[in-house]
Amino acid sequence: MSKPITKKDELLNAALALFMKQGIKGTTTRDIALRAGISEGTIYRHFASKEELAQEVFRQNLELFWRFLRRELRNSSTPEDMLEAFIRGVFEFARKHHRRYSFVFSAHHTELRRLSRNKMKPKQMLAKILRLGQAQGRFRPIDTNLAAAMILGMITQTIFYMRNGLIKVSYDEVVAEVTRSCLSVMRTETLAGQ
Amino acid sequence: MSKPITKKDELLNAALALFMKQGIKGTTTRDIALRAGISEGTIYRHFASKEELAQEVFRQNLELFWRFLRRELRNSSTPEDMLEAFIRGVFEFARKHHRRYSFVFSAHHTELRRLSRNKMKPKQMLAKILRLGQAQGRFRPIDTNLAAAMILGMITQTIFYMRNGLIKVSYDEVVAEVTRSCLSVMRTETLAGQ
Amino acid sequence: MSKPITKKDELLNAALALFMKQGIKGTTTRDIALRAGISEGTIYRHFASKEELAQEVFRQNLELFWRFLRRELRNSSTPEDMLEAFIRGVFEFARKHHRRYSFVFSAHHTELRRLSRNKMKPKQMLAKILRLGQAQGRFRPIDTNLAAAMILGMITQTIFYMRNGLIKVSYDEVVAEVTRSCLSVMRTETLAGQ
Amino acid sequence: MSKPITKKDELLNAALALFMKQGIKGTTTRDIALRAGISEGTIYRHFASKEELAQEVFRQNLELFWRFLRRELRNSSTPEDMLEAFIRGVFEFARKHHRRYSFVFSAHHTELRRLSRNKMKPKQMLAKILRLGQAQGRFRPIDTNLAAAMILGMITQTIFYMRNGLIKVSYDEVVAEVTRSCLSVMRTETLAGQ
DNA sequence: TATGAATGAGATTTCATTCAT
DNA sequence: CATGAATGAAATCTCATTCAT
Repeated sequence: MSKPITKKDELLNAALALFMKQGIKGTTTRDIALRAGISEGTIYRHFASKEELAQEVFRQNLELFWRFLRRELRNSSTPEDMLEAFIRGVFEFARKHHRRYSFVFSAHHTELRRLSRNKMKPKQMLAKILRLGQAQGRFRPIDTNLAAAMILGMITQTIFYMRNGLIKVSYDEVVAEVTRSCLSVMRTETLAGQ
Repeated sequence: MSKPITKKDELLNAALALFMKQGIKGTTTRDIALRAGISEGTIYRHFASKEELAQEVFRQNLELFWRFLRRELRNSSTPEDMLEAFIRGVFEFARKHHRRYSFVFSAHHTELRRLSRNKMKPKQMLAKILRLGQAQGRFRPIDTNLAAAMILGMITQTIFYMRNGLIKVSYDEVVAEVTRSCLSVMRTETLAGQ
Repeated sequence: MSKPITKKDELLNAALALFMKQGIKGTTTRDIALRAGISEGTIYRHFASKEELAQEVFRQNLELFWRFLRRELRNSSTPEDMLEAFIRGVFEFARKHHRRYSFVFSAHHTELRRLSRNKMKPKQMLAKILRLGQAQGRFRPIDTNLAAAMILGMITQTIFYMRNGLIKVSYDEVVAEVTRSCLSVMRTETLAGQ
Repeated sequence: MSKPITKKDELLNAALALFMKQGIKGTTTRDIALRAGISEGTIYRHFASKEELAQEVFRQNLELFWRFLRRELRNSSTPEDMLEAFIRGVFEFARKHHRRYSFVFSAHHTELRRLSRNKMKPKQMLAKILRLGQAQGRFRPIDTNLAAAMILGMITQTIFYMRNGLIKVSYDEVVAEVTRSCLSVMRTETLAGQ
């Protein structure tokens, strides 16, 4: 029932925090051991190398993000609802688990040698939502990968600016605004006046 | 008339290419010297440290990008034209000078100790365009930093996907589509039917 | 009747096999534990250190070799018979207990800090045989240590070449040939024709 | 004309001496650097790894030994002369360049991952001499690899015993004795009385 | 300016040994 | 007796920087 916080968990947490702040290359095993309250040698009882530790940190947090998003989408039925939930989900995850979010989305993992193929599950989830909306005639027939790119770009860049204090507007307003913008991008252009 | 490629230029080019591929920390002075066809010691004739070399690479390319964008915007007058030109400009720069673009926009420069304050000239240019449009009543009154974030996100993420072969649509269509989407985000919502 | 293979035996066997292949320094306690199917900690239940384990492996196998040789020599009476039996004995031991033979004769034990003084029992046995033969006037009066060196060299080098597939002749012929050569080295040169 | 004793030579000499005394695994890069009077890092400017350094030490000394032997054999014409010269050559090399000899013949190189194929040039030289003698009917028709094994064994083991003070006889006598023994092993058995 | 060998501080990794369970 | 996670000292290796030429 309880989580026996093992050394391995300490290790992963410490690594996540440091990789985030300093990048993978910029973080030494000594830093990690120190923060995790373990000895350097212990790292190598759990991972074959610093590289593998980083891979695991990335994999684990991507997985978490993925599960978070799925939960968020559970109660949505229409494509519009789903898109809204998706956007809200990403913002929420970034707010509640900022370190995990950042490591997954930030560029630090470009330092990893090779990422698993399925690395962008969330991106695929988004593409699926868009295709569904198109099939139902609710979204305009734009290339789904292109649309996914734009939507993801809007979300992540906005979060990045927010974190850096560059956006004065409140969190809720930002989410609402991004949602509205994404919908406007996908909306079928049926309106007479246009 | 010609560009007499000096040692220093070789050096900067080699550094740019390698920083891009491997990050700054991930690139050794040995790598750089090898690729530039000079000796390691020579690096220190031109720069006080690897860090300074990286700073210069960044500064130089940002400057280039900045000039490129300004030229692109020269003939635009209305805010819409300017926004269009801005978007086209970024795409063009990314196409013609991919390495430079990537280094400026990629996250590698997060490895740099301290970035110059004026680092985000293009972002400010974008915000200025948006404010102008708002002043003229052509863009809706959204927080300009938020809007700038969304627009930049759309552009950069799309370019990233394109470079990675994830978007099947032609270059021109992509630019057109992103432009349309950005405009739809900024458009004043006056339409009767809504 | 049976050999109840205890953990300690597993340990000694695993150690022997690995020390042979990789040397003592080249074998880690982890390797040993893995191969013995026990945990690393268990090694220290039985031996105070890896060094002591190696000492014991060496001691045990030298003892075995020594007993094997003595049994082989039991029924010999003349010095020639004894020399023949000695040679045959070494070859047989090498054939039946290759790992043990190799560890005893190979150089790996040079890695051991201090070898027991009686380490070269077999060599002394050989010298004794030679002295006996000389006392009886059957072997020529050559320095016995020198002769022992030559004879041992012939035997061990031949075994080494055989193990490495460098000798095409059958096992029996090799033994016969080495025996003949050793005898020719020790033979008194009385023959008329010379 | 002069030998500018470079750091690399210092390095190889120091490594040879230490590998000999302590084995390869038993010698640390720190030891080597200290003895060579250079810094540890410098080792890696010349060799990719300690392993490669050891390979080079081995290769170099084998080469030296090989050249030494060839010079020794230059003036021999009959197979008997050549065999004598070969034996004398090995003893001489061991006397003049003991460290080099030992490293080439001792077992330390069993610690090397993989030896070059041509590792045993001297052995092949010996086999060639034996075949020549057989072709001329001066040596008896024994398998040449077997004979080579026996002869090499006699030589190396004798040298080993000598170095360890186990043989009381003078150097010249030892060489003479080993030579005589080798010849007696190869001699055609024509004598009536046998 | 240019070179490239050398440096040394520090990073990663290894491994025999210990110890709480 | 047995375990195996943890340790920490030491080993290997890296690399930005210096310096004599």
